[in-house]
Amino acid sequence: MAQHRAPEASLIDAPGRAPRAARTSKRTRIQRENAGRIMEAALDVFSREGFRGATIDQIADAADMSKPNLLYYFPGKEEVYRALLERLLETWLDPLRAMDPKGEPAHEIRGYIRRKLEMARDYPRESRLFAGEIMRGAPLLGEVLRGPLKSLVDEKAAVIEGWIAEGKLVAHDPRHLIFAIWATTQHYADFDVQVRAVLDDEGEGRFHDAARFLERLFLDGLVPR
Amino acid sequence: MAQHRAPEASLIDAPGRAPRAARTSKRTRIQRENAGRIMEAALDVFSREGFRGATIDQIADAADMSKPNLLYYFPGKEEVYRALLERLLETWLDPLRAMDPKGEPAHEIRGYIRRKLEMARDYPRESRLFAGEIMRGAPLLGEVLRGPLKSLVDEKAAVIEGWIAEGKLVAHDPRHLIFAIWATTQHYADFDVQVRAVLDDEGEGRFHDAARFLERLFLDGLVPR
DNA sequence: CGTCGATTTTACCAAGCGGTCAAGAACGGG
DNA sequence: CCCGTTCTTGACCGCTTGGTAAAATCGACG
Repeated sequence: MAQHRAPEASLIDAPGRAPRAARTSKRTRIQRENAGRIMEAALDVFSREGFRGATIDQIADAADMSKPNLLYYFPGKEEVYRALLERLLETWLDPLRAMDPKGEPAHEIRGYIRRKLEMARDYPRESRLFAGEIMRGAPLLGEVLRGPLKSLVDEKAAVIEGWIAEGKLVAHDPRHLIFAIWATTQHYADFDVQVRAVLDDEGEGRFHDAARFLERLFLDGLVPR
Repeated sequence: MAQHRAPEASLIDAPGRAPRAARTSKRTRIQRENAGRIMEAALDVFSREGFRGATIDQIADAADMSKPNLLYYFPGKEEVYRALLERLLETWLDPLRAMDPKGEPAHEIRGYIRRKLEMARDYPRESRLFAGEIMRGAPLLGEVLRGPLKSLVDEKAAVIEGWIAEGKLVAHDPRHLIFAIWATTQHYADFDVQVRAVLDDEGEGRFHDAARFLERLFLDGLVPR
């Protein structure tokens, strides 16, 4: 049942695009620097405006660069966006991957929550970029969700079910547990404005409070009595 | 400390716009029908593409209407978006408002979770519209967040703290508890594509499972032992 | 220092965008 | 069935957008 995969295939297949001319894999210093500045600027703009809402001009401005110059490094708007998603995917699932089947369940879950929350604190733009892509219906990430993401969740769900079978955790649907951890942690990145408005928080204290709250919420609910 | 409120003022002040001509408050049947079709179509487009990404042409097409005709009923793109947010706000906070200080804590929290989850199931586009507005930095809803929303959360946080003081609930930061309920329930609307990809769920069964999971997660973590 | 590829910029284009206008079509109360 | 009002439309406008062409400039290496 492998359907049309044409649109998103390159998210897995394509190598990082080099400037038109330099197909020879050698990257100059300037190429690396400028590609980096573009990605940084694009992350800012795409994460705020979404794919359609962002413009090449905005990105070029933010990268302190002329539009044609930007297009010298990337063949088009979509390729910049695609490159961002591709880079994001390299690390996005690491916190879940790091959940160790041989570890102590409560410790592993606490660690997962903490790592996810640190990502929300340190990479809020990446979180919003991902959220925006999903909310659009995941036109580029669809296959990734149904493929690698689902596989990883299935694998970790089995681990959690093992812990439940051992009596180490209260019986819960492990997939919904994973959703709940995703939702609560990413909330602090994606809905940052709302969180800050409610807490009228100036510093980063909310992340510390959130960590304490979430660890207790999940663990007290998960550890058998 | 009431700062600049010009940009978002009309979200509170302005009455629903009538067609240019008909400033006289009487609405004809056609006006009601067409305004409704526009709102419906706009909700579809804005919730998928975000404010900047959506175009009047898309909305007009979806409403089966010419662009100038749409602009006969609304003075511009932003006013359509604004009208949607305004209508949404009328009911968006109802589930939290309905949390009864005199009720049984566990029952009230379970009820709140259930109502929020029902909203995610029945009004996913509204949820995504709201999420998109917040993720952009809430340019139109900023004052609402810092004003009415914060007030309501403060009020209900006090209620929860009362329950804690009575020993009916484990001591938790009530604001983070509210965030957690928002996040976990809205997740099923905003990240619907991802949820369906992971569960490969065809029907609506995931909402039933989510309700069971969330009620147990929160309550087992909240009720003292 | 000269040369050749790498880089940057200026000028440009076609399509898409939000919005206007004036004229025509449909409606509904008398 | 008449006529003022409401509704609808095609043509159009100025600006923005994604993207291109080609010339000008830079810079590293012999």
